Amino acid sequence: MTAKSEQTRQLVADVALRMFREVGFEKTTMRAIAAGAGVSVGNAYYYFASKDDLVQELYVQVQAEHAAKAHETLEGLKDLGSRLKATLHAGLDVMAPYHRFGADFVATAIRPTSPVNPFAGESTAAREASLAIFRAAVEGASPPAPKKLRADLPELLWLGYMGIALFWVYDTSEDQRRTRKLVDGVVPLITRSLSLARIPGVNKVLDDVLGLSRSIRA
Amino acid sequence: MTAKSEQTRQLVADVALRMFREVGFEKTTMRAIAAGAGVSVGNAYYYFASKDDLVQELYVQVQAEHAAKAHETLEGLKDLGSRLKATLHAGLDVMAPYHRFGADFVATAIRPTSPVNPFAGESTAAREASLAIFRAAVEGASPPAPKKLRADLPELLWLGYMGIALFWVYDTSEDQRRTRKLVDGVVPLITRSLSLARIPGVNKVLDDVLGLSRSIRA
DNA sequence: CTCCCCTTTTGAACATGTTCAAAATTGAGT
DNA sequence: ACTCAATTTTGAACATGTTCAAAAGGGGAG
Repeated sequence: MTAKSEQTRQLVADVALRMFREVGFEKTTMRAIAAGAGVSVGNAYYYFASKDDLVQELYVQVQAEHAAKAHETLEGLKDLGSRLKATLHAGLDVMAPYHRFGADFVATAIRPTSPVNPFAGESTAAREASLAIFRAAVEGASPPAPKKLRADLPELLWLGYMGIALFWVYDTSEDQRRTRKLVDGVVPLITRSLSLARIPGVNKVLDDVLGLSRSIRA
Repeated sequence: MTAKSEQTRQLVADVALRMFREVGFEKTTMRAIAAGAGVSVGNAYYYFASKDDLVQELYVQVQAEHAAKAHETLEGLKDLGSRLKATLHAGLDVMAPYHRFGADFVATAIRPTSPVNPFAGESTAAREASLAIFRAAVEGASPPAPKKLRADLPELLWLGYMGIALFWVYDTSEDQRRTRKLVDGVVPLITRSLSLARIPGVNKVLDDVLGLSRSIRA
């Protein structure tokens, strides 16, 4: 009975995500989720192998929202700076309701065994989806990014985004204003640095950075 | 009886750290630690408020070893590159026995509530101790680092070290060779980048980077 | 309708981190 | 040596993530 089954699964997920948002990670016990959804504990486990799996459910949803919002905002934007800024702010917008939950999310995600982990393995679905968002921001830019960098830039930006997300987790300022400021300040620095790549001395170091980055990943 | 008390505490810590090393974080249960030390579970909790506290004990010890080893190795080294390389490799040496435990350590440390967390709050003791190691590497260098950077460089390097440590956690190559390569490749890039700081265009961007970094931390 | 197999659901049981009231031990003062 | 308050130790109890054998439900073949 696919219909009823899918309904139960969705119900459990919805209750879990709402509780994550409203009362945080630790207070959201599997028993509470089950009770809230009107099912037994074992039934919740029939659909989600672990509490971490529910975190992944959240991750996937946040990711999808980020992609959608970024895609939408990027419509009218041409230059790389604006596109990047829009992409990063879109990410922060989507994460905002989960801020109190952020630290636990990071702690969960960072385990190599976590299905959410963006670093582990090579091409996690999670990482690919996130990367695609930055690839879109870079590829649609005009003027385009320096040819030499175009292949690696999305991955580097994505890595930077992970850093920004980490900063965001610890940002206790109201509505995480500091992270917003960080984004606004960092984006112009990135675009300006890119134009420095033409200076011969800088270019040489850049070559070596890219070389190292590629050799390490190999 | 301070002596006996200290002895018990030390015993519990020793057993815990050995088990962390030998069987990993999850398999090292509080019951197993207590049994191994020949005390009751409650007694272990009398000395360590939580399992995380035992992780901190490990962190403090690793930190101290790193500081000692770095200090020792730095004796004969003059130029910043060598000093940095020695400092980073010393860190990897000290962490090596705990590699299998690394991911759990990171997951524990990254929680804002963790006593080990290097980012949370302002001047965690842990962070200060770690920073001091890099300050020593920078301050003793000749030729000295660019004046403009001297104040911020240790903190930036420390941040880079956190990144390297994260890379190390996920490094599945034998004896974490890739991380060693990363260190060896990244250090020359850093020193060469520092010398680029004299180029006017680069210098201007650098000023802005430092300005942003300071305004965000304020 | 009945039987049978597959999916779904249940709830008790287990492992582990943590708490706590009570017991045991200790050391100083007499 | 005795007393007593503080320190140390104990082990049972609790909360929570997770497992699992058994029960319930559902739908197609006969």
